[in-house]
Amino acid sequence: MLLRIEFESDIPIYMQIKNQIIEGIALGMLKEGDELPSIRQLASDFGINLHTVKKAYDILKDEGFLSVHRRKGYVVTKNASADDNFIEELKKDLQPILANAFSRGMTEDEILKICREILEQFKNGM
Amino acid sequence: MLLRIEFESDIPIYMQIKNQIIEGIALGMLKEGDELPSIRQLASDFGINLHTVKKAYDILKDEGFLSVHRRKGYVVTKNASADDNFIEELKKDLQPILANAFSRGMTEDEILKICREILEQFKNGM
Amino acid sequence: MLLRIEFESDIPIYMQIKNQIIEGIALGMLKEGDELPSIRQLASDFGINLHTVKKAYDILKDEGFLSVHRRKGYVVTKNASADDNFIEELKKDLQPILANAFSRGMTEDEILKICREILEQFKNGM
Amino acid sequence: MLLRIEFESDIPIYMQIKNQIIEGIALGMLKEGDELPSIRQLASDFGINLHTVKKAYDILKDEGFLSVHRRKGYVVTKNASADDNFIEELKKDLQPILANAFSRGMTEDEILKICREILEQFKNGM
DNA sequence: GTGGTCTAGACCACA
DNA sequence: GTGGTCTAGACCACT
Repeated sequence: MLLRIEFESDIPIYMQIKNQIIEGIALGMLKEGDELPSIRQLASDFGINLHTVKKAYDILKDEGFLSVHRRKGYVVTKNASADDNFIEELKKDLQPILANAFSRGMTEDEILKICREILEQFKNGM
Repeated sequence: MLLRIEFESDIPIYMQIKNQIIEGIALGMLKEGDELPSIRQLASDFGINLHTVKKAYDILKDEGFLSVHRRKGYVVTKNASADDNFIEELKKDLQPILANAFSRGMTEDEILKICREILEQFKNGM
Repeated sequence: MLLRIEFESDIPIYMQIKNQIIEGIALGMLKEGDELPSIRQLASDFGINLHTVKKAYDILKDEGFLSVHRRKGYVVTKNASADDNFIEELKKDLQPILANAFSRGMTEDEILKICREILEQFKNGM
Repeated sequence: MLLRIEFESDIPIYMQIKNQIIEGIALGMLKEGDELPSIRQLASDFGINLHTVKKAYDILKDEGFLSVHRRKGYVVTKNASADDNFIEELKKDLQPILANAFSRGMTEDEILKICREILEQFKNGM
């Protein structure tokens, strides 16, 4: 599981970490029980602040993707579920993105094809 | 075309305006040539600052959704196209969102169904 | 001599008129002594304000490209010369434009080729 | 890298900053990776408002000359390319300027000489 | 009336 | 410390 941080992205670093860990889980590269690098480890690897890593980990813990073991540190747990709340958020997140694509002339099929391609990656990783 | 601003949202106001105008275009509520409310008009309608509105309008202008007519003010112009750059951005935007949904146990079909529902709205508006 | 006004350009209309008349002279489409359409005529043709046209004409008069005849209205006169002042202005105008092209990786030859193409038009028109 | 702002100029301050930074890149005084003074720093140095500086920086970011590093602030990144769009803009920008010079009696050679002189500066800076 | 620019301040998120 | 957002106001250019 390799993280790639883009310091010149407009996405905050903690969010990049969070996103990539979730993607790692989706891709099957991170499985239930896997231990994550320690906060210190990851922070020093990338030359970033401890707080930044901790923030990412804590959010993932709150969402149910990670839990803290006294010894192992942060480990993957798949407690996150797609409840109604999440579905609602999902729609809100997708709406402007899909609207943008559609307004630029992409057809429903073209857009769905891209979604499918992304999801295919995840299915193959399982 | 009605805008709704959520002041408690963590999405910046200018971004909410931007997104809703793009959605308006996607939904067919805003058509090429339509004049938007003037910066000051919209700002005063919502009790927000004119710079906030201008920022939203200017981004849309840069992206090709709006242009500034010297008499009419900002008008809808669909110059935005889905070039390779945009497709790349689109994938980057969708990736973490879809990964999140998938990691929470949603199936490909469930996720695509939601995408399809959103896109259906847009197709009906045309 | 055909004028084309772009209401959605960020160049003021009076400036567009001014520029196109100068280009008309450069291209040989407007020759010394030619009468321009009256202010009223041109304004009504394009549905623009009298002041806008007058402003363009007056600037051209100040710069020596036009003069006013009691009967004929504005006529082309080539009194404008390239004095040191103008050369200085010319350099100041060109500097940022050429810097931009160069910074984007265009070579000297590529840039000069474009300049030459534009100037060629003018020479052919004489 | 020294900036000079002319407060009496009719060129907007943000545009002067933008142009001079591009010229700095063209002249080789600003190289890829160089950090620019912070928005607030530059603003206070010149006694201007931070929004004015930010506007200049943001335009340069949009055009690909700068990017925002989450620690270093704005840094030079030469992502700006001379695509067809830019070439088109370039011609539109040059056309009226060269027409003006030509209409004032300057010859093709005289005009090209000035262009060449400007470009020579840039080549030497590399 | 429209948008364009600029100022002087504020508060926040991020690292 | 950095940039990001937002406010409240001003003056100007253009039409």
